[in-house]
Amino acid sequence: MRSHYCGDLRRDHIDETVTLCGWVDRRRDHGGVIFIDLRDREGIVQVVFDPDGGEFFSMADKVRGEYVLQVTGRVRARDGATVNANMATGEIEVFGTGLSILNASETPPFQLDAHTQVGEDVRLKYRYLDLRRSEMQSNLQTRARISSQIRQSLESQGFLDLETPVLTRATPEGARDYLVPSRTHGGKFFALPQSPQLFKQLLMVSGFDRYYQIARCFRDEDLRADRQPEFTQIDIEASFVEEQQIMGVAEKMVSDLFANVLNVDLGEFPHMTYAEAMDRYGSDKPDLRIPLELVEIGDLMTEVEFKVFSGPANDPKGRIAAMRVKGGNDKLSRKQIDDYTKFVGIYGAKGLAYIKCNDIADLEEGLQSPIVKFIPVEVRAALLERLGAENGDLIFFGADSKKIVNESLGALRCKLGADLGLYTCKWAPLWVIDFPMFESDDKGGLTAIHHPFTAPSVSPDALMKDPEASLSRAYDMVLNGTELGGGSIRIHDETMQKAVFKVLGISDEEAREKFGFLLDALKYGAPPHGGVAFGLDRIVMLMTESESIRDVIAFPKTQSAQCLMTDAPGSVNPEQLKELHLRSRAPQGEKTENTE
RNA sequence: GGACCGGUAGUUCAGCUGGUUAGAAUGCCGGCCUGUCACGCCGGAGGUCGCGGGUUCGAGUCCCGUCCGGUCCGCCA
Repeated sequence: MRSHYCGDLRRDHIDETVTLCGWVDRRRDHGGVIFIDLRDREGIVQVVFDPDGGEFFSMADKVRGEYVLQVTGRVRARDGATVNANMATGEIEVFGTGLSILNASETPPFQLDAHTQVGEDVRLKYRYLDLRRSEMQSNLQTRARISSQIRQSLESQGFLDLETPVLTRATPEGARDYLVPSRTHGGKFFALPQSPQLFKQLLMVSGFDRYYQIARCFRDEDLRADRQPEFTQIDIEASFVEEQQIMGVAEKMVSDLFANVLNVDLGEFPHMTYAEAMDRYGSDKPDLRIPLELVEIGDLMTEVEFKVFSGPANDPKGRIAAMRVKGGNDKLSRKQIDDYTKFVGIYGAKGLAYIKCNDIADLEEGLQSPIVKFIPVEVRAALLERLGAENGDLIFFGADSKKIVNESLGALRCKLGADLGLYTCKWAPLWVIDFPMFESDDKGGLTAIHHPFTAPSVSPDALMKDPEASLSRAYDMVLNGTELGGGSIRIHDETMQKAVFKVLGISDEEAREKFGFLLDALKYGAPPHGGVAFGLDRIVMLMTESESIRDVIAFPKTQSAQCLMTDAPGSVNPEQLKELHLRSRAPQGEKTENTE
C-alpha cells in the first residue's frame, strides 16, 4: 500500500490504493461522500463510500465541520465506469475502504471557502484558520518559492549568506527604532535593526566580498497596506563593484524570479534619471504601465493674468504641469472631476483646473473650462500643440510648488490609470538613477535622500561647495509604481564620509558617538563597495497580485501595530520591569520615564 | 498627529425622512434524500445593533465622546 500525505496525491495515481490525510472540506448529508482538502495543488479530493459497505458509509455521514481525517481507498478516474458523468470539477475521487477521525474540530468561527470575504479582524484573530484557505496557502507557497529562487540565484553568483545581529545599536537617523531594554546595563537599550546596512558594509571591510541575507528588519512607524513594522529585506552587498555590476546582479535576480516563478519575461530594464522621472511622472517611482505624462507648461504661462498660473510660472520653486487624458471628455463626468479635485487636495493642491477639448479648431468656443477665459488665445494654441491635444481629450493642470504639483498630479496619474484601466502592459520595471544626494527638510537643513553612507558622484570638495546640486551613486528598482528595492555605491573613505556628515550637520563628536565603529573600519583599507536591498514582502505582494502586504505574511500586525491573535504587545509583570530597570506605566497624564 | 470609510445573528450584509415583534443569505442544530460537488427539501435555535453619554414620548437610525478594523496624508535615512 502506498501512503500519501497532504500534497502527495496526484491524478495519475489512478487505481492505486492510497492512505491520505487532510481536513474535511465539506460533506454530503445523505452520507457516503466527503470532500477532503489536502491543501495541495490538485485541490480537493472526493471520497465516496459504498452504501452497501455499511460501516464507513454511515461513519462518513456523521463527519461534520473541519474534522481531520485519515482515509484509505482506491483512486478512481473521474470518468471511470462507476463515476457519474456530470462530475465536472476534475477533482480526484477516491473509493473509500477505511476511515478514521484523527481529530475532531469545533465549528470554525468563519467559513473557510473561497466565496466568503471575511473581515480583516476576524481573519487575523484566527489567523491559523485563515491560513488554511487556498488563497493564503498559495501565497505562502509562492513566497517560499521566491526566497528559494533568490537564494539559488545569488548563491550561484558566489554570494554568501551571512547573519547579522538582531540586537544592535539605535541609529540616529531614519525611522523610529524598536528598543529593547538591557537587563545587564541599566538604562541602556538595544535597538532592533532597521536594516543590516552598517553590518554589511563592515563585512566588506572584512573581506567577504559577496554577501547576502534574507533579513528581518524593524521600523516603528505607522503602517500602510504595503508597510509592516517588521518586514523582510533581501540584503545584498559586494566589494570592488560599480553601479552597473550591482544593478546587473539585482536585475538578473528579479528577472530570473519572474521567469521561473511566473513564467514572465521582464525584458531589459530601462534606466531613467530621477530628474526625468519627476518631470514626466511627478514621482521617483513611476508606474510606466500608465501612458499619461506630465508636461511642463510654465514657460507659456509667465505672462497670463491668471495668478494661479502666473505665480508658480515665475517662481523658481514653482511648477505648472498639464496632463492630457486621451478621450477623457467622455470617460469622466463632472462628478468624477469633482472627486479628483478632492483627491488632489489630499496632497495639498488647492484645486484641479481642467480643459475639455470639444473642438480644438475653435479656440474661442471649442474649449470648455472654468479657467480658459484667463488664458489668451495664442497661449491656448501653444498649449494644445505642446500637449498634442485632440478633440475629446481632457487636460488637467497642476500649478503650485514643485513638490505639490509633482505629488498631486503624480498621484492623480496613478489613480486615473487604475480607474480608467489605462494600463498598457502587465509589468513595467525600471531603474531610477542619478538621485540627488540631499533634500532640504522643514527646518532649512539637508537630509540624505538614501542614507548618509551613500557615495556622492562628485568629489568631497565639490560636495561641500554645492551639496544641493550633488548627485549620488544610488539606484532604485521600480516595478509598476512600487519601489521594489534600492541601493548605492557606498562611501569607502573617511574623508568623504566626514564631508557628508558635515553637510548633514552631524558634528565630529556626534558622528564618533553614533558611527565610531564605521569610521574606524573605513581607516583599515575598506574596499570600494556597494549593494542593494529589496523588500521581499512587496515582491511577493506584486507577484501574487495581493492587495495587502498582510496577505503574504503568515502572522502580520494590524494598522495599529498589534497582533490580534497573540494580543501582542502585552503587559508584563512588575518583576520583569524591575529587572530591566523600568518603571511600570505612570498614571494618565504623568510622564513615563525609566529609573536611570 | 490628521482626513475618510466601516462596526447590526458564528460569518457576510440589508435595515429609507427616528416608530411598535430588527431581516436575508450562509453557517450551526434536528429531520428527509445513494452520484452530489457553493447539492436539494422541511423544521429550529441564534442579536447588549462596538462601548459611554446626550436629544426625543420613542434611537440600530440623529448629536457628542470613545474603542476596534481598514484606506490615505504626515511619518517611513
